[in-house]
Amino acid sequence: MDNRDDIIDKLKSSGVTPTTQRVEIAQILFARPQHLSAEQILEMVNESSSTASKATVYNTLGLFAKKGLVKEVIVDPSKVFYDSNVSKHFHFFNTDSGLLTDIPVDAINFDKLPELPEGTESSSLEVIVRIKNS
Amino acid sequence: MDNRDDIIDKLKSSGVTPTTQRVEIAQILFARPQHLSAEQILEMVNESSSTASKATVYNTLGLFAKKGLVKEVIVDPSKVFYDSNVSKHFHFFNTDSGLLTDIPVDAINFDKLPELPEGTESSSLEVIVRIKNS
DNA sequence: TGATTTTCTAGACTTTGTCTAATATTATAA
DNA sequence: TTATAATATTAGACAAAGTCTAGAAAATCA
Repeated sequence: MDNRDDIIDKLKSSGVTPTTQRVEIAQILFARPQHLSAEQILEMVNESSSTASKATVYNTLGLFAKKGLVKEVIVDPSKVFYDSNVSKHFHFFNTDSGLLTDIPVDAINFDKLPELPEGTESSSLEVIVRIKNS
Repeated sequence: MDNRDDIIDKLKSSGVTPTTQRVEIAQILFARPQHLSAEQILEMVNESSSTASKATVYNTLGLFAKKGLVKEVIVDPSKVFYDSNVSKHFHFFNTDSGLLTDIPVDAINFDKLPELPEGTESSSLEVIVRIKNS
């Protein structure tokens, strides 16, 4: 998934018009499974050939999240991470290093889950194992 | 846990000097199990008899968290919640209403958990079920 | 093409949270 | 007690993430 045309197709098939800025941001994100903050992406875009404004980066990440192209990961009170791996998995968050890493879906198994409150439906089930260096 | 002397004892036995501001903040938090943001607490303190500055509220909440008197809950990218229930439990987070509610510990059961990365130890295991109104 | 809609932009603004340096309070020890 | 040292509190400046606005640029389409 580092081919420009593949990325354009991916955006199109999610109903996202592949503008210069969006394709650039997508190329950064989808180069590999990773966790990046908006500010990191802004910086990376502006080191590349094309550039994008802060507003565009934030808008684009919000749009990608809404379209299911990336997942927002909220573990650090100071910033949200955008995860280019949208398949089901969980996270370790190292509070010493600030590093976020994946836990594969099959490393955790639930044999009991709660009933949802009346009138609600689930949108995601997150497990965060906070770790620190020992 | 709404008796002033009980709260003073609770602070003392956690190694926290019970100053006027800390006792006031503790009284607000420990009145019942609840999830409050720093700004909410700041507001509530300043409606009470004693007052506290923003810096003191933030410092105090940080201190309480470090001493295990409250738990920080990071689910909303815009603010951290302070949970006065420190016994083990999990959370529903309604993204429509912003409401955070408890999932009792026995409503979830794991029959498999991941190994921790080399050189780390676990500091907490969080489960967040994000829900929306259906 | 011209008209309409969508996207992008700089920069002002908001909000949560942190920092600083001075003051006030508390604790300690003679 | 009183002097001293250590802790806590404060107002307000500051920082950083993220939002908003209004105009410019691109894309879409009749």
